[in-house]
Amino acid sequence: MLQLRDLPTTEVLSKFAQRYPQADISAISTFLYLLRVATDLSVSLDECLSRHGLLQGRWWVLILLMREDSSTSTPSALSEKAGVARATMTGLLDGLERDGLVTRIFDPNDRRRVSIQLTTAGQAKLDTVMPDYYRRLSLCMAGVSEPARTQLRQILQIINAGMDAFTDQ
Amino acid sequence: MLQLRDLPTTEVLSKFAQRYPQADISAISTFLYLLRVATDLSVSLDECLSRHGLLQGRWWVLILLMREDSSTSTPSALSEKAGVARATMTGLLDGLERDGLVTRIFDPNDRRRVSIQLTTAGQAKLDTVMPDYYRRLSLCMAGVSEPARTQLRQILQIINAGMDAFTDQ
DNA sequence: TTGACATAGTTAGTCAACTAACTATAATGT
DNA sequence: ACATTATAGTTAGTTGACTAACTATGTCAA
Repeated sequence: MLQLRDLPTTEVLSKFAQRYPQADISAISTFLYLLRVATDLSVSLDECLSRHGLLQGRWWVLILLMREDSSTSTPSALSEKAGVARATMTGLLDGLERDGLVTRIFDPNDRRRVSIQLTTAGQAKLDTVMPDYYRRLSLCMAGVSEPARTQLRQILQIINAGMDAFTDQ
Repeated sequence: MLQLRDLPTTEVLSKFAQRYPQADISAISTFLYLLRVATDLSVSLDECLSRHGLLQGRWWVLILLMREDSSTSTPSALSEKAGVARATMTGLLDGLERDGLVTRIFDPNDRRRVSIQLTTAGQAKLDTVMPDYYRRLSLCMAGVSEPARTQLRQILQIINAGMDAFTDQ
């Protein structure tokens, strides 16, 4: 993942703004900083998960399964919820099944379908990963007060709503 | 890129918090929402850039070159500033050189070094991409007031400072 | 009731990132 | 002065995403 180590200074942005008058300097620096902190967070999270033999994709699948009352779902439902292509999910599940964290159960009623079930080992893996993850996440966010968290979510919602500006036309 | 389409509801988080008492629900939902908005932004940005035949990696290299007074840099400096491995930079530069957007110039003084120079075509490419990018970015951020932008940056700084919680020990 | 379409999952091939190892060159310390 | 170490860039091979195409199965309407 690209990591934007060298964000533009205000001077650099001013220089660019001379050539490109559309530039809104505070918008740009806020936007880039948001991208940067988030990718750094994502890399740190992966680093934390990899100590448990997981990465975000595989970890997320386990969590999605645990959310279900039956600890069971299907590859296509999982791929939609995780936001990856169905083919990608096949690969993630191959890995998780190889490690014994999930099992494929073939559906006798609809022979196209496969049930994916969290195994005891999979649940046990979550029971070691999640406390570690939650503890670290609390520490990371400890400096952000409750009102600041609410405000952050509100601002992110506004940005989220404006996002189609990048894809319109 | 994993896209977290299905963020946990408060109910799901409460259920998880019963099993894992370390869970700080507001911290988790704020953190996940931050990750989600940022990855969605990154995907949208790529979509915008790909209309111009670029993706974030290649685009970022062109910008880094334009920042230099000489429109020139070296592969290793670029790889550090872009936060990618040197080997990755070789690939990005191969693509950009193939498209005529940069040229490699071999340094006669230090024969290990190569200068990477933005070509006229590369500058022209930026001159079409950047106005489009800046215009869309302004629109995307238009709903966020100046004080809110400042506050967002401040909150992100706090999160950024707490990030080693994920990697400590 | 069967032909057309839809759905589920996998396979094959591509892409852009990575690490490790390599070549070539330069700098340094004994 | 020359052996060692450091630096610059590339190559080779791996990984985990992607799309497109395929197989198998199910659904539905004429």
